[in-house]
Amino acid sequence: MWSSDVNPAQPVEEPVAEPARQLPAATVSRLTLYLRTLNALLAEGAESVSSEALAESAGVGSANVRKDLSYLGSYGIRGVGYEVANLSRKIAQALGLTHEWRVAIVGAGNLGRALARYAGFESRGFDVVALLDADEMLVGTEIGWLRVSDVGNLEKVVSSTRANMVVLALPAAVAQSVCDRVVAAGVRSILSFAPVALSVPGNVNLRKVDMATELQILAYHAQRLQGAHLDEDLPGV
Amino acid sequence: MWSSDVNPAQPVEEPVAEPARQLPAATVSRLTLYLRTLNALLAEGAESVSSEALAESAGVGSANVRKDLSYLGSYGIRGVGYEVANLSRKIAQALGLTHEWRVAIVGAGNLGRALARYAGFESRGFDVVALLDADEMLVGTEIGWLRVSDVGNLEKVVSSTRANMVVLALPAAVAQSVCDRVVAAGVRSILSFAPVALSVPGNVNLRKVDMATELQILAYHAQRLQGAHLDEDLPGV
DNA sequence: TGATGTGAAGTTCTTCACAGCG
DNA sequence: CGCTGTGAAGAACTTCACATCA
Repeated sequence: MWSSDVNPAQPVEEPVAEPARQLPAATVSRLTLYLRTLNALLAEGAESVSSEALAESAGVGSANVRKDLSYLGSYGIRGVGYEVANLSRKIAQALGLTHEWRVAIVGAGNLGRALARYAGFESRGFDVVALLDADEMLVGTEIGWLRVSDVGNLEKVVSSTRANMVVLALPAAVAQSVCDRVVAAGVRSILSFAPVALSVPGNVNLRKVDMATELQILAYHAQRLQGAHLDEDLPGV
Repeated sequence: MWSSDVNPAQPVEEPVAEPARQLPAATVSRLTLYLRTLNALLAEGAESVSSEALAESAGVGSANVRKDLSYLGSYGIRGVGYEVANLSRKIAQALGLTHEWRVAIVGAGNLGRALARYAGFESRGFDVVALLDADEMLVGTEIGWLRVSDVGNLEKVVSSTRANMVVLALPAAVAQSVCDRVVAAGVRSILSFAPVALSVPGNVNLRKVDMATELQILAYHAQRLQGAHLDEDLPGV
């Protein structure tokens, strides 16, 4: 998704001297947008693309695109643009997409099922290898091409499928305890859709997506756009 | 959801002199987090809360919380903290949640159905008033407490339900054309889950959520965390 | 006393503007 | 000539540190 990046930074705790250069967070999220455009261009046989065109399709400025791409090295051709196939490869490499990612989805409710069948994962290199739930009625049933596993066997499932990413699609009430078990099972990358703040150790990556939060942010902008004269009586201004 | 802020800012086109004070985008997204915590505290009967506690539950610094809240005015009590009920009300007001939001969901596939039944919308003041799809097999069926409408009647449905927000949960291929019709129908706030860049007029608010993008961002961080020695052979450093 | 509120400093990200090069 | 690559300027956001006040 493309929430606006907007994940508040977690408090930094370990100033570990990472050897590799790190990309600005904002750049990383835009790189995923460029990559999508590049892959579409690749499919239609385009050879090269300008920073202007990439900017257009990502909704940012062209200088921003060039700056982002410059972090990866100088792969453009002056007077021409970027070679689509080459740039696509470089970005995929920078994002770590050459690694094999196996995703386990915990929670086979409406959202979990939607995610399990979401074509966008497969097509972008993420292999959904397991779907788990606590509901005995669901365990053992088939959803898409997966059989639902018992969340009680989480550790075994993670281990046997060698899942290295987990998506949490479950109620707020149980999210933290399941999250703890996922971490204990050795998974260090977690995407949570539970509408609650989760705490994880510093060496675990956690991203959060909350649909209701997105609507609230929309509401804020809508209210401003519409003149803010509809429902309140603020003094001043 | 809470993607990390990650919506790249759209290019500004109209330097309209809005009379009302506007909040920093980063502040708006954190306010939704504070609001969630406040409502939980309210439910358990807490009277007041400190910036430190709010910071803890949102994963940010306490100075950051105080600065954010100061944009809304001075509603804290020095030496004590913030009155939970009062602050909750102020934030809701600032976010425009006192307005009545009626949401139409376009696309009754897996994701659309999950969203239609997502309890988080109702509980946070967003009323799901319609669910539409192009598939004749789905039109007329009941999902949750809604009957699926034909997307061919989009304009009529928007008008009769007075929907003022739309969630797009449909394939990339048809997203832009449906989006155009939604805009033409007068809706100015759109949340899209389609994995494609949409273009809308400047007076329309569009937010995007892409699950695969979130996983890609996780992949980037995971790769760095794990030492980046697994799959590539970059020169230098 | 103790936590808020806030100028000022610091940091990060974006935009500008143009040199550089195919 | 045209578009990339990039230092420098600018804007936005975060953090600090402490005056302020219930």
